[in-house]
Amino acid sequence: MGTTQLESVPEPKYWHLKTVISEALDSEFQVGEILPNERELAARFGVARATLRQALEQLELEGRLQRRRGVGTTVAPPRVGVDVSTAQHRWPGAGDASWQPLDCATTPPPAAVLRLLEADTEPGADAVGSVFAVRRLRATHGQAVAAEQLYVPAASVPGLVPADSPAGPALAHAVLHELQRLPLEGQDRAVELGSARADDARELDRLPGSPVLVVTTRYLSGGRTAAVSVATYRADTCRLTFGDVGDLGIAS
Amino acid sequence: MGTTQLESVPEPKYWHLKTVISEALDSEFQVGEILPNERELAARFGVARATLRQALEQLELEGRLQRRRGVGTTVAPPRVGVDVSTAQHRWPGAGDASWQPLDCATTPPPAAVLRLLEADTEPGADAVGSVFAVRRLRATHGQAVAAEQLYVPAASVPGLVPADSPAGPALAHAVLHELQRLPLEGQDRAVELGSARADDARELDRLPGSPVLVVTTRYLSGGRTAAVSVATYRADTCRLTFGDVGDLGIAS
DNA sequence: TAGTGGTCTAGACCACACT
DNA sequence: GTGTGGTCTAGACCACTAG
Repeated sequence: MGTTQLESVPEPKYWHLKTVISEALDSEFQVGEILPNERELAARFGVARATLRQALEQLELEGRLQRRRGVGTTVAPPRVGVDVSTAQHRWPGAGDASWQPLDCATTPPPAAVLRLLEADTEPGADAVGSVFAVRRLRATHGQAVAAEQLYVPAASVPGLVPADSPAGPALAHAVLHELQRLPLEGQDRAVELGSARADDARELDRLPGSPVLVVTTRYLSGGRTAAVSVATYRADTCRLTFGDVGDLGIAS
Repeated sequence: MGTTQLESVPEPKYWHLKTVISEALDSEFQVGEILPNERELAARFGVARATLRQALEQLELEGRLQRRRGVGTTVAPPRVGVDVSTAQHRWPGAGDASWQPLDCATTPPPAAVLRLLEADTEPGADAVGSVFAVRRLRATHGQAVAAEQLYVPAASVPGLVPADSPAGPALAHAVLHELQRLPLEGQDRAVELGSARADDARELDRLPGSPVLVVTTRYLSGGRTAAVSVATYRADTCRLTFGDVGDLGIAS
């Protein structure tokens, strides 16, 4: 990486800096290679450390860099494609080895989830009081890429009585198993940008507040929302794929 | 006497600040309302302006706030759902009024796009030299939500000769029209986080570098990639939806 | 022209990962 | 202990919008 001083330009320094570093990454660095530390980079470019950090932050947002406290800044590998298509019409936990159930508790659902669960119930129907909240982790190539909270109303798993079910991994498996008994009629998926909650951040090995892609899924059965999944994917390392090409038998 | 580990891990100030402001937004503010300016908010909370800004940045990332230079910080409306499902199997420009063609030029494709265009060609086939680059804008409720660059190799629109086609809006329409003649066999879609390029930012009324959701689509015809679309959605205001519920005739 | 958010500086200290 | 990135401060000036 060169040591050229920044020319005076109308565009912000951090923006120009980002471009310069980005080009250096392409031409002079290998994946996994460690960059000079922030204080040295700032001095080399003749800017304050905060300005240099603004450029690094953007490059990390774009998946070009990875920064770890106490270690350093490294060149990130290309993002991994993670399939999140709804083509297969399967319940969560049905034959997808990348998902690992961790735990389950019974809890009142958050307001946003409650809205999805009750959106299609008739007025006067029983309110959704408490739900099974299954916690799952998704890993690919040994790396955790997503943490999920799956909300299942008791009505969707009539074989399980909340009061009789001690929270824990065993309950998580039981809930997923019971779900398979319902006919799955459709799914509804949305993706948006969010920032990692403290618990998700811990399981994804990120700092709280890191940018994440939040995938919300409604599972439909019997004309109702039988379950709601809120999955949090690492935005720095993941590319979410929705290929439907496989349906048509065309090799990719 | 060992040093007993006191569990009080100091939460970063900006994180706590974010929580406090977030709760205030829920209880004390209406959508569209203007917050006190940053200098006053910082003074009110007893922190430096930079720290206050770190909290506001996260809230803007989550779509809770909207900040405009020279104007102020306002409470953002809920994100709008934008359908990006591939269920309809249609070419771009076929009967979707939300997309508006703007312009078209002939240009060599960027390296990343070239890789997608040539991934499935046989060795020895003609290289993709130059492509039609159609620029489109997507708007909902009068608001621009996405800017797209659609790359169409000349081989996909044999009715058009690059050398004879003056760049401009008319060419954009012509390319989209010619595309319809090909049989569409499938689509391949991916979503990832990015930051807005300068030109996208201008059309989306954002600052360069703003977080965006990048949707990359491959259109397949004749076993080949007939076109590649790179669409940049505003991450602050958009929620991308992939509903396949409509396929099954279930009302949402 | 006045007021806003955006950029930038030059420091300081802290939490964490290595050795 | 040493070195890294993460947080925080108290200023300054700039770019933009609106009255």
